[in-house]
Amino acid sequence: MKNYDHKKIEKKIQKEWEKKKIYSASDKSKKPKFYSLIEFPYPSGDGLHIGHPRPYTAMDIISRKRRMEGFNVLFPIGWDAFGLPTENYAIKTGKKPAVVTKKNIITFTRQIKSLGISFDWSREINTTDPAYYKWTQWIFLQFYKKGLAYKAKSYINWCPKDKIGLANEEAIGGVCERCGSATEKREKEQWMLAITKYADRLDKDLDLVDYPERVKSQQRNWIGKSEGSELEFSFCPCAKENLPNLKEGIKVFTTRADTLFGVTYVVLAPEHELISKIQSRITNWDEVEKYIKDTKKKSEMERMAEDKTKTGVELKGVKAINPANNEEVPIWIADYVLVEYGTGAVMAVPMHDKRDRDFSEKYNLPIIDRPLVDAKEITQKVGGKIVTKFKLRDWVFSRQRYWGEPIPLVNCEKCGLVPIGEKDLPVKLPEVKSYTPTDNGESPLAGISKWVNTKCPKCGGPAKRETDTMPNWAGSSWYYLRYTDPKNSKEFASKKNLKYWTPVDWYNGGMEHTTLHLLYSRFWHKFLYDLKLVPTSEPYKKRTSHGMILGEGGVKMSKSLGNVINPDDIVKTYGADTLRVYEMFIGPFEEAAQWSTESIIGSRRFIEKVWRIGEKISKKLLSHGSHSNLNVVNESNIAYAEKSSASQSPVLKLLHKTIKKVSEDIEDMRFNTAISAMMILATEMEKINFIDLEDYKKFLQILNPFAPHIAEYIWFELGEKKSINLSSWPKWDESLIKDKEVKIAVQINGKVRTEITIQMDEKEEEVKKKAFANQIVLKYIGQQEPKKIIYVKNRVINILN
RNA sequence: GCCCGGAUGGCGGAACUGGUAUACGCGCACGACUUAAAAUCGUGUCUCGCAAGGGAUGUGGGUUCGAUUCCCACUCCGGGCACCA
Repeated sequence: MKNYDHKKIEKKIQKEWEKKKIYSASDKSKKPKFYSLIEFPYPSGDGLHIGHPRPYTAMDIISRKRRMEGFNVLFPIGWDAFGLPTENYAIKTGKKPAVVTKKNIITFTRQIKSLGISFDWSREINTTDPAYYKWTQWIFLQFYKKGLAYKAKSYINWCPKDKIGLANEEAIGGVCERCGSATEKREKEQWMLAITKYADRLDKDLDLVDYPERVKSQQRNWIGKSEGSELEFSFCPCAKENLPNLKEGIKVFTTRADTLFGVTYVVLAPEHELISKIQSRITNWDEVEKYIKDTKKKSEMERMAEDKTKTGVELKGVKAINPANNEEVPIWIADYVLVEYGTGAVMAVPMHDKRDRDFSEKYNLPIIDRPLVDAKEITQKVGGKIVTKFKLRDWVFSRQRYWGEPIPLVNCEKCGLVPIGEKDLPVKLPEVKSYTPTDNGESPLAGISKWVNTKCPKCGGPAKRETDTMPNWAGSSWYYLRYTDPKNSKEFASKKNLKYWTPVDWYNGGMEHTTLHLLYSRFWHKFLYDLKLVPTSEPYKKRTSHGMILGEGGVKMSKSLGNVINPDDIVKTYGADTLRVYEMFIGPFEEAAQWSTESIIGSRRFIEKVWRIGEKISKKLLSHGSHSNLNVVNESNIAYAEKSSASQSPVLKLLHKTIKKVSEDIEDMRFNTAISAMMILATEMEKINFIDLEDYKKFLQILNPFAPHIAEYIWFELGEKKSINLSSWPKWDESLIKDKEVKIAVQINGKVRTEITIQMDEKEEEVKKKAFANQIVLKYIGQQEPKKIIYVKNRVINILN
């Protein structure tokens, strides 16, 4: 073995893996299966971010360990390639998004491969590949057929300057991502997915899965389940005059029906549909109409900014009747009541609700303190009902964009909306000249009349295609299913493969996807489950989350700050193994970590230390054999090395402790402490003169998931013929780990004064005797009889006097 | 405002179900090897004190023989949601 040259070694080992295809998952195997998953990347033009290797390496460590533990492991990779940055790049440069994507994928592939992640590349998928998005479209049509995909007028973010509809994620904080001007809400017809139909199950079934508490609570918050009462406040006779058709009253939703006697007024959202029905009875209509108009005109930013002062207008000439006591209360409209939530109307109880109190104080409305009653009883008594409401809204599923999956339906003059037949899928994205959305906010696809004008699949008459595309969350909502059978052209995946591989056993991803991708894909999965197309009700058995990698000083890495680290440079200078070890050692996996180029050297030194020990051992093997070429160290040499270690190795105990610690720490994703333990072991191994070959090999085996190139390379150098990844994960011997003696602290009145050595599990009396024989103890206690002695087995003895 | 995290040396961070705080790594200092340098190895490195000893885990209380760990109040930092009735 020559000097450690990471470039040569890593290249060589990666070639070897590729040649032998050792990371290919088998669809039929007698081994138990293990499906580990990372969130597939968006292949951006910037190339791989230094943050990517963190979750990839983590799941790679788990996948490699599982293989060595005898599992048939599926650890796939693909590309979530539809998306805005590519489209914006196309708008700017005129380059075809498909071409740009292809180029980016080539870069990403090279970069990820250079890290030595054990992905099964034979199952690579790409959401922008028509063979893939055929099935995204197909699933969408299943939603449509079940009535869960529907068209509705919906408020979208509208940029008045760019004249374009924006997705929520493009209008964060009520500001247009492109030009920075304030956005408005505008009504537009959109495709919607009825995720709210699954709200209750998405909430409840969180009990069935192994997710971190913070993920569960964030999803629960987002779904926003709340139980309460729906009560009806009827209109007074004065409001109904000349309105014989006005039968219904004002329905309100409340979680505090017990406060019904404290109601002093009722508030409708300004957009509430009842308002127009009673328009003729409202005596101050001009004022009311102005308020409604002003509300609509207000930008999102303005509405968000004024969360302090509430505004509203009373509907004069009409009153509502409190069903509990038949008293008349005024009706107001105010924009602090949201039309989308609950019933769009609330009963105001200023005594018990801070918002109602603020409003009452501003407009001099009475605040009354009526007795509280039982919520259920009063609900029944007034003819209301107990209901459950959710904050979750249906998913706005269309985008007026080019680079997405076309929505596969047509508008027929005769038949209305007609889905494209299964055999005509996929509806492919046509080529366009310009990727800029049109002036009226339509997708660039609307400009290609050749493509838009088509025939109705039902009647053959003239029809127009839908020109909206799907959001980038569509392809990622089911990709983990495709991995089980990525080349299937008849189904999105075969039942057999789905049954064998799903659910995903362990899925790691970012916290930023908790209420988006993670929730969306759970929804899709449940829908497919209801259609009996997938065998489990939840897609992911276990979910974990990694922390971000920040720049030095704890700031986000960004081009503008100039603190972006390119993984290519690190791999080139230090090697993939060092980068992997460094990113795992940097801090607790689930927390954010600060990049420090200065500190990488520690991980590199550790890798070099491992190399030096390997060098020493191979020299020893050589000196007992006649071969000069290390690659042909033969069996007899190894046998000699083993024999000469007949007496117990001085690191045997530490080795077994380390095997245990690393085995357990990997399961808890405590990679930093696992590496720390291996560092201690390596330091000890280097110190001793003779290292047992088998001990060293075990060390290489537990190091392998972290630093697979060097582990594999030395493994072969030591005469092994099969990949270390195909070897069995070492077991630790509990009896070897147990210490015979242990040092315990001696405290006098709770303060540590000295320590004594005792036999492991020694009797309490003996320990006390030893303690009182100690000079320092005598000094403090003298001849006195201590008041109390507390002994914690094998840990501490505390003497009180 | 609400919800979820977090705060430990010069720095990143360890510490099992309450039991010797500061493992491991970076940095720094000194030493060995070397003609020299690099690399490597060794020693030291929370703080005050010559020492005995004292003080330190964001702040202030509490529980306990004993608290980084549990409880209460507060400050600051990060993330999510935000007039959700």
